Amino acid sequence: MGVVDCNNFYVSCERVFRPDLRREPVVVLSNNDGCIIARSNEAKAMGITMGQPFFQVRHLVDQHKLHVFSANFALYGDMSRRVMSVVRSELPEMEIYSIDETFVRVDDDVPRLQEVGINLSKKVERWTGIPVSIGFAPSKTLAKMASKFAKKYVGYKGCCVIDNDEKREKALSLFPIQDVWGIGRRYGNRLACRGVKTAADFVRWDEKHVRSEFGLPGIVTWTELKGIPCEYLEMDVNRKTITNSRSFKNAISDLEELKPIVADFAALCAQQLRKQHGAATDICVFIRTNPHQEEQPQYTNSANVRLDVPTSDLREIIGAALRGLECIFRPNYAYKKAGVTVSNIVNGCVPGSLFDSIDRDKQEKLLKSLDSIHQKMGKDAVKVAIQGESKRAANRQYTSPAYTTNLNEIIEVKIL
DNA sequence: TCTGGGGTCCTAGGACCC
DNA sequence: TCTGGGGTCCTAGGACCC
Repeated sequence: MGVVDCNNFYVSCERVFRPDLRREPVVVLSNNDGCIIARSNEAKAMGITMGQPFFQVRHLVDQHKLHVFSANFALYGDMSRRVMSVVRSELPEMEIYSIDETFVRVDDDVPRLQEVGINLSKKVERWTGIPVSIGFAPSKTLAKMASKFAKKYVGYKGCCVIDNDEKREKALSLFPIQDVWGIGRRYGNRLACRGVKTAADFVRWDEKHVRSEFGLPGIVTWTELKGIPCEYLEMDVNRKTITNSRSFKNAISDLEELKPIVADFAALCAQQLRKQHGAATDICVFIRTNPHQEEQPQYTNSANVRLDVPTSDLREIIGAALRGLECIFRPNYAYKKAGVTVSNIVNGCVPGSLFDSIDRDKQEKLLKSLDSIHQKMGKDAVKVAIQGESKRAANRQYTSPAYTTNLNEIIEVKIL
């Protein structure tokens, strides 16, 4: 088992087109430039933490030449596809885990595994400009651990292999328990209270003890750390829920203003559903005020609308979301965030209903033509009327160009 | 002034059934 | 006084991940 993990991914994507920033402190911000979602090593060294509100570090921009980018997900998604395709060219058995990370299956008996990893790491960087760390080990949890060693120590040249008990035990004893994949802040604190400092300390517990304290998730992590892979960690490419939500730059109190926004979220959910050939029965809409403004009146609520027949029709999903919105909307609150989740997704063949009043064949033809229009002309080419002009400008003060996905913003090279 | 977004799974408890 | 037993399904909340 192996894992290929992009280093400081969003920052690395920005640096590909800004090589002048290679040794500079750089951060990438979330939606509305709210908080920090990626940091270069130099920014980490300055004490900037993951998820930290940007306003707390804004002074560093002038004082310490901190470079800032608004999130540019079109760029990161495209760079991710490039990285994954280079990995696939060498190790085709992949399980993509996130935008910046993929597991790879390799045979245990491949000779010179570290060389394989080092060469792959070089190839990815040469072809895409993105530095990666690679780990090989008997289980996913140990492979993740190995990749962190590869990231931390340059001597590994981008790939660390844990392939025998001696190496495994040494790695466990050097690895802080709270950094183990599967151990979050809560579990980490609870373990710390019980004197567990390293992964090695945890592995010494007996199974019953682990089970009673941390349940099945604890057993899985504990077993994987011993070098025994758990099938439990397999994942499905098809999403079981799809969410689209956003915080607003300025709060909204007017129902009529919320409607087109919620309709847009619902339409996006429908598009993503159709991409994975799925259909959902449950459409959940939520709205909430700003929980950070404690002096303001607070309200948060959600409504789940269940349809009789699973659908991927944006008209039905928008309709359901708007009905839900009408139910939970209360006047005189300043709403800061809203979203739509579709769930109870079935993929492939959709079961019908005896009392269905909709001609599903005809509907499917219409939706197929909509799909192809969206594919050719972009996702805003055709809309349901209620979506209207819901484009609310987000706060994105530090956006980089869409270097790789928009011809008008392609990088220009001057040859002197 | 300014605090992201999108996922997964497990568990306990309630509703309901025979 | 004594108040079944066993099973399934669903949901909300809590943990984790990136």
